[in-house]
Amino acid sequence: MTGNPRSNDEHHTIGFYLQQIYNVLNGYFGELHWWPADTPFEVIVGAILTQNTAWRNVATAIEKLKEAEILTPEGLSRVEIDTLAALIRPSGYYHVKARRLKAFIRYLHAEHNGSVENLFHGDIWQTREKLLHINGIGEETADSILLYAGGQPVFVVDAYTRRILERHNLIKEKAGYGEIQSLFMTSMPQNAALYNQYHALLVNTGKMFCMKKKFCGVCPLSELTAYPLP
DNA sequence: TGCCAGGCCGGGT
DNA sequence: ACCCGGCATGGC
Repeated sequence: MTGNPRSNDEHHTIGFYLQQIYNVLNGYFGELHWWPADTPFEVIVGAILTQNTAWRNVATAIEKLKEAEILTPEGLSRVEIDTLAALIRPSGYYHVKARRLKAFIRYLHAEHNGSVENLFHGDIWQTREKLLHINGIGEETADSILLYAGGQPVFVVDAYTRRILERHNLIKEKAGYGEIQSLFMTSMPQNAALYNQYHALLVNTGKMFCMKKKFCGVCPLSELTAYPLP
């Protein structure tokens, strides 16, 4: 069910449920301090490397880049693409991801003088559009960059977000990215710290309790499953 | 041992 | 405007 999970005597908005989910998860997990990275640039690299990939593998790949001392815009600019691919091999899809990293680096140097900070100077949504034009950066990656590297109030929607909302009957199966993002951004304060924590909470919940085949009974959200059905 | 992980692209309908 | 195959490693 989309928009309004109503019943005759309850008139909660979707925002009410999103807020309630946040409260429960925040109480359960506490402050998560995302994104796990030392610098904004590292966030961006991680965002590209983690596409459809377990974070553990990404962490290994990032370690390799650090050991090679090329985890900087200059370093990734300098390195041969085949060398780069070999280094990030543990993160999977390493040929495409090496290309994607290079594409971002080219953009960064061409448009922002190689400075990550310059990336976030202009209008957020204009920056988002530009990021989306880079090959290998889609909506989730762009938003992760804006939120976690740039501290911009943009909500990140990922597979876990979709799955959790779907299982709680808050969205329909085919809801689009922007549709889901709007639910959060129109019904909750547009606050970067809040979006940061909320997305982190959803990912943690997904990893632990909401796998594809596992509907876990001990999920902290279980107490909320009695949503009014359409 | 298959199935899955913090997607995205390009080609086809 | 969707739909799908391809891309790949490592953990359970």
